[in-house]
Amino acid sequence: MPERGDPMATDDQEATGTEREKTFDHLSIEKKWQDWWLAHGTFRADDASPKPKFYVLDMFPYPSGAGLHVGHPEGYTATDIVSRYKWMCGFEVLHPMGWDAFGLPAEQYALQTGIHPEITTRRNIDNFRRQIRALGLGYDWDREVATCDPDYYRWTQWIFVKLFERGLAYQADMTVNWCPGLGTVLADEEVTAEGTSERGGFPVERRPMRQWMLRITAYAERLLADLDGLDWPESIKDMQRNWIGRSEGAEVDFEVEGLPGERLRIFTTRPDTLFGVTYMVLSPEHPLVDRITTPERAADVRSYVDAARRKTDVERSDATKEKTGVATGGFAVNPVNGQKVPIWVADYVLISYGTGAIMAVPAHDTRDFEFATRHGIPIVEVVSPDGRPRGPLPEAWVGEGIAINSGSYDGMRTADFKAAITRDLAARGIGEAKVNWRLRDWVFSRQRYWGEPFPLVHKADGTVVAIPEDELPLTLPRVESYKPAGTGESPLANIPEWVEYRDRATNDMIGRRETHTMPQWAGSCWYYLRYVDPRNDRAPVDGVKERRWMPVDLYVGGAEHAVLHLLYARFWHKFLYDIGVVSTTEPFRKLVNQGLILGEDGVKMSKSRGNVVNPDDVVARFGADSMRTYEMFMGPLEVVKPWSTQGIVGVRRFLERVWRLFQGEVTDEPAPIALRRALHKTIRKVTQDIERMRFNTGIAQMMTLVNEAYKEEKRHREVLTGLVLCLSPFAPHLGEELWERLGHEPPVCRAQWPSFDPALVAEDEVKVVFQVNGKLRGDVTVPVDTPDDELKALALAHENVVRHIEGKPVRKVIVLRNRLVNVVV
RNA sequence: GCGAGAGUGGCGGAAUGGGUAGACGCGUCAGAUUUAGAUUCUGACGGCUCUAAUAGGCCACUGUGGGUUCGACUCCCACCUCUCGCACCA
Repeated sequence: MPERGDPMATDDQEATGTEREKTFDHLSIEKKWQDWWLAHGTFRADDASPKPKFYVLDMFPYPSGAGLHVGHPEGYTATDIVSRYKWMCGFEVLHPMGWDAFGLPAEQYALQTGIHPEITTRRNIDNFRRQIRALGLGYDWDREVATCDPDYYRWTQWIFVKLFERGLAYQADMTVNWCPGLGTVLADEEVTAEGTSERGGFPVERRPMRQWMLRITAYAERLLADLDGLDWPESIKDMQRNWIGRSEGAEVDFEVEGLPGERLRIFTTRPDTLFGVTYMVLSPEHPLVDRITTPERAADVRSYVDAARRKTDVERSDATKEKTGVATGGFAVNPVNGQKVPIWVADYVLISYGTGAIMAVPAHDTRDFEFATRHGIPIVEVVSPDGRPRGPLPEAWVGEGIAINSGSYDGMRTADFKAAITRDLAARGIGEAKVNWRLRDWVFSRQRYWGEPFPLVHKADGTVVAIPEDELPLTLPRVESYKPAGTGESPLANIPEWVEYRDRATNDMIGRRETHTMPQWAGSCWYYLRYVDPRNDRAPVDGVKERRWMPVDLYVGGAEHAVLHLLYARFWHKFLYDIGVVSTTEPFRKLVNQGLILGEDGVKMSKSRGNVVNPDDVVARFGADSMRTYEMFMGPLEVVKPWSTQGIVGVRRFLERVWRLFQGEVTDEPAPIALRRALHKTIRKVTQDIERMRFNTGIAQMMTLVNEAYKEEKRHREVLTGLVLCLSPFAPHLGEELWERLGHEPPVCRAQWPSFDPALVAEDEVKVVFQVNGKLRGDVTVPVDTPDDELKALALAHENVVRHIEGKPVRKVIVLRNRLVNVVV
């Protein structure tokens, strides 16, 4: 790629003389205005400003070693356009940027090179900041935060302590993927389908290990209910609803034969199918498995349970595989009809949902049907769409209908039956209505180095206490080696002087510090609050400032965070609301997801495919303004779309045309009416399109205006002024430069947004089209609001219309004022 | 399997409280300018047809097949394809 200037011309097209510049030198213009904005603090948000606030937020990036890719500037440009527009409309805009700086890649790199993650992270942040500035993005850099900064994570730890104090953080033994070969715990994505580690190919086993958990389930109801009031894409809200997974049903107790007093409790959403139960299933981890199993079945059951334990989550949750299971030899008694049904153990039942045991109704559940068919278990039909039995079923009927084979309940509709039997079971003390959630508590610890340390101490007596608030932040110690300890603990466990927690006065040993660290999600759960008050050393955020800026008015980022980050952040926000730190129940009022930018070949950009476009190269060759405007012109923001180098050439060409329009003499004469109309339509369109975030059509309208302007001999000041104001949020460097050259005081991004004259936008003449039987047969240009009967007369007199209706009787004439006349024959 | 969304020229995409389909840009071709190339400017780019030419006319067309309507890219039904998310949650 060429290193400088003019991306179109090949050589010798030197710009000479300020009046005759045929092209603009983006490198010098960009540097000039980026320095200017920085020197003037243009994008600093004033907490005390009397103007109404507008808070625009980007999902902050993980500063990877690879630097920015072209996907980042897409969302950032969109928010930058909105920010500049809102400033121009008179808002005080908060538009900050920061770094999601803890995380695995830096630690992995440290493992390979021995360079401390802090050093590489700082280096990467500097590079990201440079790249973001080079795009002319207007951020308030005074509010920059990094989650790995002790002044920041002090408050992440503080929030954790509050969660801990209120019983929302607890320890539990969770089954995890443990890889002895690597000496570490692995995430599900790091384990292959064969049950080996992706790196190294070592065997991975399932092992229960102590983990810190956050009780997000305590907020399930509110997290679900409050989605309704959010201006978010419906698809994202649906994904969160599915993830939370509220499910209404009943828990029912079954007696176990031979174990008097013991009850097997199950959860079902279909208590109306109780008469169709033909077997029961326990999950392999269910505590009753051993006691229910008969001696002659013990060997089979034990080997099945052992095999299930060895499987990874990925293997066990593969719904397409055949359903396995073994009979325990034990029986349960159906409480509605006293029937004995066999109890099986099968790994298609999960210990982590409901009670870890189910009643199986093969006639009306696809999974039970599949299992029963495979193991020769009877199938009893108890629901029918029309109340008549249908004989042997080819597959499970999971719909609702009318009860059959259900004793005195026969003939009831599903919904009524559910209510009735739940009530009857409750009256007998063997059941109750129950709501279950798919959402699980959040595994909040990682056995890693590069994350926030837990501010907790395990005392000798087994209790766990938080360290005093004045000892925060609890900083990460420097380590020699980043290798995991090999015991499933983090590298921190290898540093005795850090782990041993002693009384500050007496030096007596009090206990041992927690050596796990927090997951990467922790820091991103509340960063949007810290921007509001980034240097506060007494609280995570000051209450007055919080009420000044929150909630976030517009949040833009990738859809890959649809569930995890956005759900975790909502959870923490609600908790902070409960303890009085924030004043709103939801953090993000409006959410927009930008679509992925694919490579020029139409597939996802990746190093291995060699289709990655580097923003540095694009900015150097075409300029930041071209890059920004092109990314917005590619198509709707939310849509996935391929990069096109030809496309950016076209946008650069447009900006050159704008540039040349400003060369030479500018007249103060009023523009011809047609051009003035075009200008006002453009102002209207661009204003609406920024509000709707449909930037592509706004840019198209500006292109149309420029094409119109070129048809005139003269350059009219009013047109140039309006154009540069509209264009400036998209191409801010060019905007500032042209604004200054028009003789205005910079910066253009604080000028007033132009308004349009409704009288000029309204047409005084319209083209009305004539149809015969819906087919276009002619048109006429008439003054607006020409009366219907006049239009009808014109249509019926039109030569071509007459030709098409001749000989046929006119049945009906439909007249739509200012639009069309349709003659039906 | 379940849930959500999308199918429009050679390409990216416009237009949906039903009313001129293809704005704007890319690309291709031709012409003007230029020593030449690049840049810039003008025009053409579904098929057929009329005319000396201009203007004009006819037909087809928004994934497929039906339906509603004077009129459907837009609404309804069925199907096909693609993308994304979840994936044994009882």
